[in-house]
Amino acid sequence: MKPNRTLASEIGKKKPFEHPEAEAFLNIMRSASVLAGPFETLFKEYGLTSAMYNALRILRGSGERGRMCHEIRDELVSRVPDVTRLVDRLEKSGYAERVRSTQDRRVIHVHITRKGTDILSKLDEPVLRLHREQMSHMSRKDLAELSRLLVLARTQ
Amino acid sequence: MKPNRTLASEIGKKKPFEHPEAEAFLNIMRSASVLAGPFETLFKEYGLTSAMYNALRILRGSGERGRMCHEIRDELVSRVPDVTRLVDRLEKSGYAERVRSTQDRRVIHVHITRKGTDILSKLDEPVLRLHREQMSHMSRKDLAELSRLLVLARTQ
DNA sequence: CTACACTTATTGTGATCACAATGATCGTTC
DNA sequence: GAACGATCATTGTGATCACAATAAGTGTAG
Repeated sequence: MKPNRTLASEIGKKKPFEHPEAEAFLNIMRSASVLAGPFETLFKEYGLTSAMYNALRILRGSGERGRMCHEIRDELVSRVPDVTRLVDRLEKSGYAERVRSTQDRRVIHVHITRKGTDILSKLDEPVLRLHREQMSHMSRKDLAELSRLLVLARTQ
Repeated sequence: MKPNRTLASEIGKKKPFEHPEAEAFLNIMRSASVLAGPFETLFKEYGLTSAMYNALRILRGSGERGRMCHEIRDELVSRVPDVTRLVDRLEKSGYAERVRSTQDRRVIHVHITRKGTDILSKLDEPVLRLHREQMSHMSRKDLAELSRLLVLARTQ
């Protein structure tokens, strides 16, 4: 995966794309893969996966009460079908805790621990730096337009 | 993961994004996840994963001579570190074959079989239909602009 | 021709994913 | 209040991923 000028040259495609829908789709996948890589490397240095990091971000934004498992599933940026074991890993690492609800004994409230907020704090600066590095060549206007089109693309 | 109006409301974010770079990044990840799902479901009906499908597309575009393993790795839209076992699965399913090169006995030429081109042919129409369904509400101009910005975003 | 660096692919391994099946609890209906 | 369907979470399992270690072959320098 060498970064190149166009998707066509990048992945060695001979002919130009016939279908703009397919081209946009593949560009989304390609950019996601290319841009996610450095973050995975960064998280790994801290013993985290992207999914764990994202879950912790959700938990940090949920205060004392925490979040139910299915809320975490719904709010995760990338689909994760197995939230139970994602929370298992967070708990095992000491970054989160489960608390059985007293109102409804089916639900589990997951909340972040001190250790969890600590590691997130350590990551805040390098994460923001990496975001800015990756997008440093894009204007504010381009970034806003890109976000607008991406929201449009996934919204029926 | 309910499709919603904005990323903020979708993932339950309270405050607006502070950093347009981070917002664009998360929108890319979110759209990739949302849009890839239906394709994975489609491929699964045919016993394929997305990676297998993409590899087959590469092989179909490579003619008789096929592709070396590391070429497949470089050309795959999403990063796959373990091409060997991806090819294993294709070979086991009868969609591809390995041929040891006679010039350089280190390299393996992987080429698609008749069975492989057959299953790709069967998928061509539903894949194109799904692409069009997903993007039917986007104008040609928006699609072109989206692709342009995505290429820009991942290119340093 | 031998040693060495380099390239290419494979293998071993533990972690993670994906999905179906199960268990536990709640709310509602009769 | 017993039965049923719905909702949450967990568990079981095989497939896949990710990464490091290894094997096999090539090219080159001495």
